[in-house]
Amino acid sequence: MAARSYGQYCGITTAVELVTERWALLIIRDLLVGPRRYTDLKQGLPKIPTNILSARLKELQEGGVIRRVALPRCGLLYELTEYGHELEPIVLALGRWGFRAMGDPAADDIVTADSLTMALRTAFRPEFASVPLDFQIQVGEVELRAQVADGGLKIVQIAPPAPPVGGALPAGEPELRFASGPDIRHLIAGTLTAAEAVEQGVVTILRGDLPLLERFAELFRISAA
Amino acid sequence: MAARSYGQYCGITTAVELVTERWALLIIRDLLVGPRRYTDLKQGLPKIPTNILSARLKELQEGGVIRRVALPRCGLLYELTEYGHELEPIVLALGRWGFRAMGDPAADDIVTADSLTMALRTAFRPEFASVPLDFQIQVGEVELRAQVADGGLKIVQIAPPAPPVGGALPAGEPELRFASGPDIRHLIAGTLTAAEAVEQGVVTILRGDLPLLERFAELFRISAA
DNA sequence: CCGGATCCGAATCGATACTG
DNA sequence: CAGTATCGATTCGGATCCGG
Repeated sequence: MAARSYGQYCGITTAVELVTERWALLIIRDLLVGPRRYTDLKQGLPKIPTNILSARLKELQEGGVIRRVALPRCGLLYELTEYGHELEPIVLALGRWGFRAMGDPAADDIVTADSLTMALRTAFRPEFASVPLDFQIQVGEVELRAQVADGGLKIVQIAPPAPPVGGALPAGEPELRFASGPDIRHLIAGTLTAAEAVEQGVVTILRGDLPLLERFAELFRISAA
Repeated sequence: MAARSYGQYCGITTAVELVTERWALLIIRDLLVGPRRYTDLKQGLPKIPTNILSARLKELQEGGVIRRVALPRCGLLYELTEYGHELEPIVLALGRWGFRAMGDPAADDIVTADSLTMALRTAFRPEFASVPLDFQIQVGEVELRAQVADGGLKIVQIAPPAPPVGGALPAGEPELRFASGPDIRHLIAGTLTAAEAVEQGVVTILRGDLPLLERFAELFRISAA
């Protein structure tokens, strides 16, 4: 451990030591959505070796970034400490930055409920959220219900069901429901209009109409620079 | 490479793949101060193996984060692309976050000119920069001249001399000049007042007076949460 | 001195199997 | 559900070497 130290006394170095080991930031990404069990994390990160997950959880606890809590009769939960939670703006900014470097997905790339949840959060522009919007998005197996109101964004995972204390599903039906593939990033990047996205089959509207999808596209955007 | 992919189609994952491999963010930290030669980077990161430095520079170039430019007769320079430069607020935020997890320095931890420069940038609070301040700080072998004016901060490395096109040294003398060790972080954290720092020998004023050091302590602070 | 490339042992990571 | 154990594949670290 000490042999692998960067050997510099500096805040950036300290942060790098705490959170940039392999897989660590992706674990944090998922925990930013909510507390998760060991098995949830493993499912959300299918390619992480179980011993590495175990090691990272231990290190992040020692670093004061996450904490392990025993739920009465529901098993163990990992959750961010307050200090760990303060990484949220940084992780979101990293997501916005990385979004612009995303190429086409590799053959076996997946989209998980947590990654899509965080992707929506990175793309969300509160300054356009004066008009509320209640929608449901479906990407592959993943299905999320999201509500924009009062400049805020609330997301609930419908499928796969959020563990184990997911927020309550809002009553009523969403005004807009649509399905999409990974190409939705072109809509978010603004290189495709809502109309074009529907025309080209990138997005399929299941409920609601085009103007509602246009509102979505305005609310969630990551433009270059 | 593909065998080591995280397998997720997500902006955060893309960013993580681009910049969180070992040493990458520290290279970026130093390049945020200014363009650097291979040898400069190696000196600023004494513990990086040369093959790793070489590999990271190659990967960061392929990722569009940095670029290699040939200077007329001065050798090669590595510099951030515009895209890479957009990591600045993220790296600064990481530095602020990591600052609060810094313990005491390990025996062989060092402070480099670039790391101290970035540390000052992370701690700088523009909202307190209405009154200008021109000072010189010395930590170990490192000596920086910094000028606060118009809500901005300019830093020039005096020792070791900045390569190869360091900004010109400002004319005249700084109003404040002081030396310190790593314990200066207590002054920046606000757990030590300027007076206490001088009393306890954490800071030695070489020129100027206590009120000027108090202004420094107000300008450069990272407080919890 | 600058800008790396090469080689090799040590540590980490990845995949699978196994356990309380 | 929540991990540990094992073992081959990769990467990292340290040192050396090399062409300009």
